[in-house]
Amino acid sequence: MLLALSNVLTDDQERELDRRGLTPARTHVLWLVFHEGPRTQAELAVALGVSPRNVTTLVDGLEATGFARREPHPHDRRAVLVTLSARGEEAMRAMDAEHTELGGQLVAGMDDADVETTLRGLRHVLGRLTQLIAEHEARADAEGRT
Amino acid sequence: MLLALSNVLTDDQERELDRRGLTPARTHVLWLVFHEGPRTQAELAVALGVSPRNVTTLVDGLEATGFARREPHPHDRRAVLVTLSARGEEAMRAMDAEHTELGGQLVAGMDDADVETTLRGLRHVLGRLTQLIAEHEARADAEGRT
DNA sequence: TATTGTTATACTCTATAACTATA
DNA sequence: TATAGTTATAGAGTATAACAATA
Repeated sequence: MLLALSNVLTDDQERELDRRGLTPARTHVLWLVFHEGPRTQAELAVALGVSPRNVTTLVDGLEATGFARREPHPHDRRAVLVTLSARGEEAMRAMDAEHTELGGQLVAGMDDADVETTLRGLRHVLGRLTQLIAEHEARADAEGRT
Repeated sequence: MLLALSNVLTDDQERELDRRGLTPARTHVLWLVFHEGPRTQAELAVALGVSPRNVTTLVDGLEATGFARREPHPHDRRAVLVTLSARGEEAMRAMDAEHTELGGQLVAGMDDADVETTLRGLRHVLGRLTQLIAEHEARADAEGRT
């Protein structure tokens, strides 16, 4: 239907992440664990929408660069819990702070009423988009079953 | 600064593109040629923000699946012009029509004044974002030169 | 000397399939 | 039998470096 909206990072920002060993996909893992707490790899696979095999590689990378650790699951000896290291926590706190600052800068110069209306409009459009995608997938599902 | 906003395509839509041999990156090439006319690979590399080497592979794929052709450049025997085939034209016209339809569906149910304010807010935010990125890159450039 | 596009090579992100250890 | 994670393999997208043909 559409072109991919590739990426919100500037080249400089990508280079900066690379320099620290933090690729976009690994950053996404870190982000999830930071905001939702330690998770098993199977849970991360579902949350990221990727295969469990893929999570293995991503967590390997995060361990090698010291951003995360694998810890034994307390009740299930098959599973591991992906946990942030001090370095990983620090990186995610910095990223959170940048997001907050960016949000403020983006609406600088708009009056409160306009910010409010814009957000309301955006929520409406996102709601419609979600609905349209759900309808599309239901249709595709029904056709697949026929 | 942020997580990549990976992708606007649903899984179904990606599968549909794959089925026809149209991957996201190849679609982006097609899209550019459709909207801006035949281009050399060097020009496409700049427009896409990728390396010339990468464009070689993408155009190879588009030729193999019959969406585009390489044609000799009229004034420069080193260069080729990437041109859409009839199949490529058709695919891009269909995509354009879907975009137009989607745009209408997204604002369905909003009154005209709200659509207008939302768009104005979005333009403001995009302008600020562009400005902030430019400032960031100018700073990074200045530091790199020091 | 600079530019266009290619061959050679490598890394990230993704997938499926087969396997091991555990539940 | 089902689940968690791994090894094996493959394909798309990206990069740099070296090279040929042409400007």
